[in-house]
Amino acid sequence: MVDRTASEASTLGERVFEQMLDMIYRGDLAPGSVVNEAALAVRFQVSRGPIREAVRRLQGIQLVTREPFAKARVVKLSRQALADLYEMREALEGYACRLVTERMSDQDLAELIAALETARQDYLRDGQPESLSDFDFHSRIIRASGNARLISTLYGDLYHLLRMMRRIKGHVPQRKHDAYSEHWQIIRAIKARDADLAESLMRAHIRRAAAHTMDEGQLTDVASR
Amino acid sequence: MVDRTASEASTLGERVFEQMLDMIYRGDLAPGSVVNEAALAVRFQVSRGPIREAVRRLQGIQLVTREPFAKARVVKLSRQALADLYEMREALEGYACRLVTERMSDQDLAELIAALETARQDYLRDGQPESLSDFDFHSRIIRASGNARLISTLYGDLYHLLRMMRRIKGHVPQRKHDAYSEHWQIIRAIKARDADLAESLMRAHIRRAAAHTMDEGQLTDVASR
DNA sequence: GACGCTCAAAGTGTCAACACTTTTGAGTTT
DNA sequence: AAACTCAAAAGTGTTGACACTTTGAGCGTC
Repeated sequence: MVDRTASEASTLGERVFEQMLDMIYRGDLAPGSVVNEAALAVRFQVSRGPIREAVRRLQGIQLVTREPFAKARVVKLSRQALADLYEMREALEGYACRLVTERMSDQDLAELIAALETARQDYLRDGQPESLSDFDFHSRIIRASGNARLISTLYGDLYHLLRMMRRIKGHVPQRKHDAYSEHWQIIRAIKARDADLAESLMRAHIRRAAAHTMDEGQLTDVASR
Repeated sequence: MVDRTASEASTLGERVFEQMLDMIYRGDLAPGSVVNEAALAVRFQVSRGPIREAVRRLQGIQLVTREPFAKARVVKLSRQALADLYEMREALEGYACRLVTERMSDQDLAELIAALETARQDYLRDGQPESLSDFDFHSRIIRASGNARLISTLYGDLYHLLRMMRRIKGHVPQRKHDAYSEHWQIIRAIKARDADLAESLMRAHIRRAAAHTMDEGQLTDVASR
């Protein structure tokens, strides 16, 4: 059921896209599963046109694969493909870190440090790992890079895929405490304006996250879900 | 006029896409120009559906921008956007170079060196800068990286944009001789299995290409074409 | 001349029907 | 039981018409 109330001017195609994206994230459209235009049109009570629009857009962000005349499918990432994704993160987030080291003003850097310190205080008070938000740190670094293309590549494709995989993996024990200290090391390198070190530390950080995730061995069990 | 003869099974939408891509590369659909569905449908003698399919696909590779209910437009890159593109190349091609340094077999590396040497001999014999194909070298490095995501990011988006800009720029005096010697330095670093150096040299190579291109000052004249 | 309003024309989004391709499953043969 | 055939069903691609939104020409007012 597509919400047709126009809280803001939008098309059915875009609404269908949002809802299909949710379905993918939630696993209702699982990796490898068929994307059936006609069935979705019935489900959402729209014609096939907006479904096609949404599917094309999902294809554009790599969440769906499609061949002429064949049923579209939600992408199913192999272990190798996931490894490739993490390498892309190393390349891009590492480089973003370099750009930040070279470009971030002292004032903005002070604000980032203050925000990280606040998160640490929250953690000490609450003992909640969520206070050490992994994604917020990365988000801040990437957005601070100032490279719009880099930002849109990460947020436009790669993070959608990782988010989908996250759901598939289910709960992975977090490494928040380790991640937090790695963040601090990265920040110190940035503060010292050592771009090589900052980049290298960010890459290592992501490499460890990749190893942590892929060593959980759950990817080989994806097919059983 | 869309060629409807089925040399291979394909859809009208895909054929329209190919032809629109050509039009963009040739400047017939110039950056900033309106993409009018109805007019293109008449021109290609198909219904608006395949046009929409093609436009969605062009949007997926960032060559077209679109808002609901508004005319799509061929993207028009600002100077900053082009700079961002080159930075992306630095990040990704630099990283590809690192991967190659770490992974390429001695045999494959020897073949690459031989191919480069052949190009040099051709150049000495012909005096034709085309013998020192800039793109072939990069292509070989990127494909040899073994990271499918990286390859598709470069070939799926970034190079389309650069190709479009190349046409817009018109003829830029080539720096083939300099580029060639830089290629050799990169190869030597790869051969020495010095990933840091290889990456750094590739980045510098691309940075110089960027500076060379953007210093031609032609980008500020784009609007006059 | 500049600005604002009106409204028809132009253009995009959606729909349902038809055209075309692929998949499915029943029936037959080995 | 396995393999093959083939028609029907299912699903995708395309079309033209209608619904909806945006644009711009024409007109009136200041």
